[in-house]
Parts: sequence; structure tokens; C-alpha cells
Amino acid sequence: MKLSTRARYGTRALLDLARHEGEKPVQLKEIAGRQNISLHYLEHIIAPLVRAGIIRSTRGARGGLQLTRQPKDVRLSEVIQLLEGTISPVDCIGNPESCERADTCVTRDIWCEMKKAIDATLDSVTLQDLVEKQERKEAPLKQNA
Amino acid sequence: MKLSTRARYGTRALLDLARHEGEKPVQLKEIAGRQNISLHYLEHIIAPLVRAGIIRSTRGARGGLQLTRQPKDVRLSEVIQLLEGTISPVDCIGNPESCERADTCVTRDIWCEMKKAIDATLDSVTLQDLVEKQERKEAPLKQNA
DNA sequence: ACAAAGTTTACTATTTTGGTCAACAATGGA
DNA sequence: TCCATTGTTGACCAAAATAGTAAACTTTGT
Ligand code: FES
Ligand code: FES
Repeated sequence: MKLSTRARYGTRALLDLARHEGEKPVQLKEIAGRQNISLHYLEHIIAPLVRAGIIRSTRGARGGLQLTRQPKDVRLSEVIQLLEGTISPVDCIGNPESCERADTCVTRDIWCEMKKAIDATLDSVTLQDLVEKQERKEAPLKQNA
Repeated sequence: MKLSTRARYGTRALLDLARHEGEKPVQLKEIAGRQNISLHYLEHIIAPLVRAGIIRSTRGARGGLQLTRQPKDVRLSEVIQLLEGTISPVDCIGNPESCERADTCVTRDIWCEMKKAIDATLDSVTLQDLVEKQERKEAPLKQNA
């Protein structure tokens, strides 16, 4: 029950992108540098997000990445789903055929509830939430003043 | 974010044990047979449960396994914890040192909430719940009569 | 044309998972 | 006492997933 580095790096990259977005696209290289993630590896991680249309990319000189939606409209549930492939603790949730006698299996119901709990948690958080949280954490002096 | 077979097999084995408990110990061989799990593999899976004292084992002729507590006092959270090692989606929940700058990391907070959600779900289910659920599923005719 | 970006494919090393096997230890019964 | 039976342990192994590297390729602005 571990999250892969893809999910963690990807989320951080997306958060980084959200925070540094402006008129101009943000280069993958910058994100990799700031987040201390291998550029080559990050390319692989970002790919599914681009394919899914969460990120728009423009190649060539002065190219880079941009979010296609506002951060408040990007839920972590969707992000993790794309990065992790699936969040199901067991395969038979998605396709009951993977286990024999899935219809009489009682543990399956429990794993199913687990998935729901995870989904609900991730669904309640948007990229905007993360951005705001980060800003609060990075400006503690202002809070105390 | 997948559960290992150890967690799934182990839970099923424990459920099987709870259902077939009587005066005499239940043999690992029987459980393996009923649940269609490799005996040798199941030995390894059961081991941490014995070590943790959830199961009492007696060796030798006519030996076998017995629960040390009533099924209603065995929570899945504890079982999965033992079988899976940890339920944390990331290491830095348990030991914050594993990530650098864990104190300013906002994604960590999210993963932490995920863990809480999972824990809560598993904590709300006991072995007894599973047994009852199973019995309801296996006797649908009686329900309809 | 050229340099600067992202894209894609191929490859690799390491770790985790999911087992198997065999020696061993303890126990009850003949 | 000895043996069959049952659980315990540690060594070992193959396959898959994970994490990462490298390089060729495509697109685009200047
Ligand atoms: S049906 Fe898949 S775990 Fe039981
Ligand atoms: S501190 Fe561990 S994920 Fe950020």
C-alpha cells in the first residue's frame, strides 16, 4: 500500500507548475530543478498528464507546460488516478473476473470500502488547496506578524 | 497502492480460521486447502500473526492454529498492519526523516490524511463482522424463506 | 538553418513480490 | 522410545514492478 514515486513526484511537479504559472509556459527543466527530480524521469511522469489533457505542452524554443484548467478545478483523485494507474487495493474491484467467486467474497467488500475512503480523501483536495497550503507554510513570519 | 497477496491471503486465512474454530486446533493444511493457497506460502504469511499473538499455534501431532481472542476483538487494522508491514502511502509519515524538508511539504499532509482514511476503514471492521457477512452470503436461501 | 524545447522508445539496475524447498523443532501417540 | 505429524525457520529463486538513464526524434521560435 505504498504510493509510487511517480505519484509523489507527479503531484509535486503539478503543484510546482500551478505555483509558477504565468503568461509564459513553465519549462520541465525548471520544475525538475526546483523539485530536485531527474529531468528524464520527470518526462515520463508528466506524459500521462499531458495525454489526459490536464497539462498543455508546447514544444520548441520558449515552449513549456501550462495547466489547461484552473488549479481549483484539478482534483487530486484525478491526478493520482492518472499517475498511479489505479488506486484499487485489489484488481477485482475494477473487474470482478480477476478473482474467482468474487460474488461471494466478503473481503472484497472491505477492500472496496478502502478504495472509497481513499477516493473520497483525494477527491476533496484540489491543486488550489495545495497551493494555498504551501503559501501559508512558506510565509510563517507574515502569519505571526 | 495495491494490497499484497500476503494481506489478502492472510485475511482470508484468518477468516477461515475464525469460521472453523472449535475445540480442536485447525490445521494450516486445512485452511490452505479450503482457501486454495499454497501451504508453504501460507506458513510465511501466518508467521507474523503468530508472533504478534493473534494466533496460538501448537505443533506436533493433532496440532494446529487457534485464535487467542474472540473474532469480535480482532480488528482488520491490526491484521493488515501485521501482514502488510505498514499501510502508509509514504515512508515520511512514520519517520519524517526519510524525506528532506518534510516539515514544509504540503503533499505529505495529504498522504497523511489518506492513511487516516484507510486506517479508519479497517479499524471499523472486525473478524466477527466478516464471519457474519460470510454467513449471510452463504445462506441466501434462508434469508429468502 | 539552428537551437531549444517536449516526445518517444529502448534499455538497465534495483527492489519487491510471490512463491518453493528443505532442514529443523516440538508434540502426541503407538 | 520412536515415529508420524504438525508448525517454524531460513535459504533460495523467478517474475514483475519500480525507478531511472540514454538517446533518437519532433516541433517550434528566431
Ligand atoms: S474477490 Fe477479489 S479479493 Fe475476494
Ligand atoms: S515529506 Fe515525504 S512526501 Fe513530502
